[in-house]
Amino acid sequence: MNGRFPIALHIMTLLCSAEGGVLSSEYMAGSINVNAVLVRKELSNLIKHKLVSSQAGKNGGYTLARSAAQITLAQIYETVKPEAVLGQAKNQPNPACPIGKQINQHISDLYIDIDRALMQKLGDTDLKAFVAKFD
Amino acid sequence: MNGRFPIALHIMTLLCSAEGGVLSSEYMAGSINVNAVLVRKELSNLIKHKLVSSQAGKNGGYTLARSAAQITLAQIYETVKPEAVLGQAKNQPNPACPIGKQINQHISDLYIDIDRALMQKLGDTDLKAFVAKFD
DNA sequence: TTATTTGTAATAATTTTTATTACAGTACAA
DNA sequence: TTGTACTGTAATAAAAATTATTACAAATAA
Repeated sequence: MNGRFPIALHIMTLLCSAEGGVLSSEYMAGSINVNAVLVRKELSNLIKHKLVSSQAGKNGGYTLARSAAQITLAQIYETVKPEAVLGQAKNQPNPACPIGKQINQHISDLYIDIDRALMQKLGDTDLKAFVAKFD
Repeated sequence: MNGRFPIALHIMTLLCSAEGGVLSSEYMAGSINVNAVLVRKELSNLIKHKLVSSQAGKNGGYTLARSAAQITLAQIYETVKPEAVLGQAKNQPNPACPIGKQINQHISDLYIDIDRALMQKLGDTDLKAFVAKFD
């Protein structure tokens, strides 16, 4: 399991708490304590999903693309969401086995269901509310 | 992300569909198409959680430890559940940063919440109902 | 007593994740 | 117009996690 969601959430939290001021990827990498290129990659992805804006050049950096009240944790999770919520084996189940032949379809159906519940839960909290919990 | 949950679910599905008959780890490995030692390890874990019983020796193998109607998908997930539902970065956020200092606690709180919702959802389906979907 | 099976350890191979280096492009400001 | 401080991204290396393989002791049925 990778750390993309916590990192994306950490980034978004920093940007929210900066209250409109720009932050550099180096600064954020320092807070997260992770390589700055990884932060820039994640930022790049967040920009693609229109949650973050950037400005190149001197005094450039990153800001939220819209107000924190309009960004839910579900939207943040969406940017890093894996194919399979509860994990994916890299095996190809035996198609000659009556169970093996069908299991992937049923797991996939289950995952759609789980994902819906998860997104609903994450949709309950917006970034502003999440950050309001910090002292 | 690893494939433990799908593998555990595949195992449980096979045992359920065997209707009380014993299955060997080799047979299950053939259906899942994964190494038999990995299957035995997962079975070992399922036994520890009292969902599966085993019998060593010739004609030995594995069976469900109780009726499939009394086993929920939540109980199966419980046996393989990772520390952090939505992933864990291996970094140690900067304690000198006001956000970094607190983020892990807030992520942890969020995860407890998410986990509760997830377990509730998975608790809705028992193994019998899951397997009933197979043709 | 032989064959088959679980249980587990040790190790190797593979894959995924993260870090590092490098550099082109942008923009500000002196 | 030149230097400086950024973003954006590619290429590669290092580290960590996952899965496969080999080996073998212990159990038990026939």
